[in-house]
Amino acid sequence: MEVNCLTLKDLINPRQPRLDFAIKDGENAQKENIFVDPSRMAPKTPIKNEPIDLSLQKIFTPERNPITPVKLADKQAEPWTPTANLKMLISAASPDIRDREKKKGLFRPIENKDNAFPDSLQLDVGDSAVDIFQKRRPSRKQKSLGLLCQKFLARYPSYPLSTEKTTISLDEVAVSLGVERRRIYDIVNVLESLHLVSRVAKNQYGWHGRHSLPKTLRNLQRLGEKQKYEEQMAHLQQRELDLMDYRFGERKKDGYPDPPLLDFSELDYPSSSANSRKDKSLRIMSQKFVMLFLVSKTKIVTLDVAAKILIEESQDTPDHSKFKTKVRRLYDIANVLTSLALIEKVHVTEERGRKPAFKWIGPVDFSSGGGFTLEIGSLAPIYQQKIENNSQEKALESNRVMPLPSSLDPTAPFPIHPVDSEYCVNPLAHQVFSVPQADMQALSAQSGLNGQVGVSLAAPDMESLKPAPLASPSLLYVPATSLFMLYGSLSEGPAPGSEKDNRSSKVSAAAEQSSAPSVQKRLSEERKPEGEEEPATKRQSRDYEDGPLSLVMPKKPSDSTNIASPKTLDKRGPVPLEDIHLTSQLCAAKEVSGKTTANGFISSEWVNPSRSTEIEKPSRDSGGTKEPCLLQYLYVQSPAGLNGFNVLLSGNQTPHAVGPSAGQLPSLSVPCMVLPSSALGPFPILYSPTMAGPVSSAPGTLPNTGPVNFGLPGFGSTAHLLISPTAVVNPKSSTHPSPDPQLQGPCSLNLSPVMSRSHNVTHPESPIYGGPPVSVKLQQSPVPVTPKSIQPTHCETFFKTPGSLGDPVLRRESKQPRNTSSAQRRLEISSSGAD
DNA sequence: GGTTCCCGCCAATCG
DNA sequence: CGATTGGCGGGAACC
Repeated sequence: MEVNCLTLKDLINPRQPRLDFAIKDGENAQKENIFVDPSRMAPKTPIKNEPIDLSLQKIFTPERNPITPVKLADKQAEPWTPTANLKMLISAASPDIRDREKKKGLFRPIENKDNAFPDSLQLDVGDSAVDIFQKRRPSRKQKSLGLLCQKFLARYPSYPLSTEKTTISLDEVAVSLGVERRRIYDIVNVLESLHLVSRVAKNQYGWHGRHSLPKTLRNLQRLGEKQKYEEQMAHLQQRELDLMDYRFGERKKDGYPDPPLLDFSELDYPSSSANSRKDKSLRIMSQKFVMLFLVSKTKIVTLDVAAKILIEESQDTPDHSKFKTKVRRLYDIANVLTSLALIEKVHVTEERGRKPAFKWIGPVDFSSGGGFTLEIGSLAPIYQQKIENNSQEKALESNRVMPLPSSLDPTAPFPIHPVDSEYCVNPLAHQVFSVPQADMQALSAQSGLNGQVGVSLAAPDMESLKPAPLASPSLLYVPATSLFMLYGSLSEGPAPGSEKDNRSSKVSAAAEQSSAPSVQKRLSEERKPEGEEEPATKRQSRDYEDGPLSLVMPKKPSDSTNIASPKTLDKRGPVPLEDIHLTSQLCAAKEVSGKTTANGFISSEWVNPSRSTEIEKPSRDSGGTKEPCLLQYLYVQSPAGLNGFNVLLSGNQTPHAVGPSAGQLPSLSVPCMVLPSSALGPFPILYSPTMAGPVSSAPGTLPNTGPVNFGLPGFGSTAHLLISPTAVVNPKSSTHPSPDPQLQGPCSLNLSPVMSRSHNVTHPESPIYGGPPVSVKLQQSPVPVTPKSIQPTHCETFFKTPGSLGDPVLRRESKQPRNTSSAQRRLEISSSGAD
């Protein structure tokens, strides 16, 4: 029967079902839910009964997680039959039944890292209620807020068309998701803080999606800067204050400036002053929490630090209970943010031991206005398979074990922390989430334009683009298949002499961020800054963009991960560590590139050794030579939807040479070319930044500097692309174009910076939930430290997620212990060549 | 034994 | 004044 069929099928192909949902899911959802009788809901917590609605959910929900057969589980659990509704009602009526239902797996973990297999499988097995009961009692995890949030998010499109106005009925959702309304408030409050939803009326929220997320984040970042959260965090971390010990007054003693009070007006505060209740609201806390990430150089915020800051601001008395409560709330918020793929759980190891923390994995460059990255990169939130994560994690673990290169240590000011590279994040798998067809179509339509894609590259900042003398030339050879994004990071922004003080610049900060460690270049969901208004088509395209992208940044031999980077607090030396790392990584990337053909990779041609080294060795640090910068390229494969489209951007190269402005520009400011894949065809394209290149004009976008070329109509898809900033070719670097034709298929790309040992990988949209926490070791000290030691290992690995399309041919990495999820595969690349 | 965080009481607010 | 929101923290699952 249907049920059975679904089960099997689903297991096998979990994803299929989803195509359409995106488009209308919102509506459907509502409709679907309609049957639920609101009246039934008792005022208080009536809802508890939950109908089992997953079934409903499945309808609309597309699963984002390709890999895990999640949905299936639901289905299995609930065979949907025509009588489903009835069933629900019944269950609602009878708690017992309800429970039983739950146990069955109503709540299956969408992505637990734990198992590859969902409970569902098991479900079938045990028939008796008892068995079921025992076997699958709904574990606590299955009822987690994060999971619930994923379900919630799955109901609505990340980037709804402007035309569709989706309203969310709390009651319906609660019923649909089988939870009490109270829980929905938790989710909605956080989403509201990011403006993904807004309350329209009693019991009604409007769904906005992620369209304005970049803008929101930018604002929060700005506020965070005003608040000097960064300083506060640094301070707190440094001192490792124990909560108990912590006295508010102390920080001043330390010279820590008072944080200016927030300008509440910018936040959602209803009224500026202390609204007792409002001030403590989850919404405000959520915004502040996000701000902390946005201003953090490391992009990692420990819960205790966040809690302390929040307590201080709220002016609560710093007692321990408050702290505990705050932390509890932060977990709630974090779970939602995790589901949104904005943060992920990690652990930081400090002297005191391991501390829970979260790392920002959301977009970081929105500040620059870099539109294009944003757009291109917008990724949908993805849910990941935990499995992979686990494996990765394990891998990490193993890595840890390994001795770190001594070299690293030097960097760290504090020997205390052995630096390891730990920061690995889940490798993500990113999921591909299905793109609504509509979106796809739209996308294709765009591409069809011949290239004129509306990618907006330009950021306002573009001026900076000035074609600086790019430093070293590099040449890249890229296979044609997918989308490429190349951008140069700024090699560092700091122009000579520029010092970044904390404040010195937001800009710099921004720049740094962008370049930041994580590589973050996740092209994430950002969209253009301003133009939210775009026609639907564009939006769709964006959604499209959500597709996974992958970025790989190999680390350079030595440094690595930096993620944890040291908080070098702002002031530090001229060279931002992160940038450096990045570059170095990039370098490595190229090596990789050859192998990686499949997904994307970044490569920078040359790296300055010196710089990289610097990182590792502080001593050198300033020495930075001016070596030119490295170019950094990001190669992104096009997500499935993008199929035909390739984007090539070249990083900017300007390193120091460039004026300050350059620094400001984050990666975006680079000349770029966007080509439809078709364009790439058989012909190799050679692009050199310096040269005007085949520029065609990108409409509107870039200033002259960045040539953007959309579409070259004629080319066959197969061609390879050769890019060189300056025109030099580097044999080594040149990645072999191993263009696997097959590769094309893969839709999902992840950006994953990989650190060598540590395997740092970040995925943009991460998996949301479930990924195992990564551990990072942070140094508290402000000193720039380089945490990770990355070995100069030559192998780089990155994960790929098989997109919905096929998965490319990748090599699996042998190293990893188990990584394996079929879903993801990791490639290992040996960097040997590069070196 | 620490971490994570579900659950739901109950108060502040809203309509 | 009942319903809606949502702060709060006990305590249990989880690791």
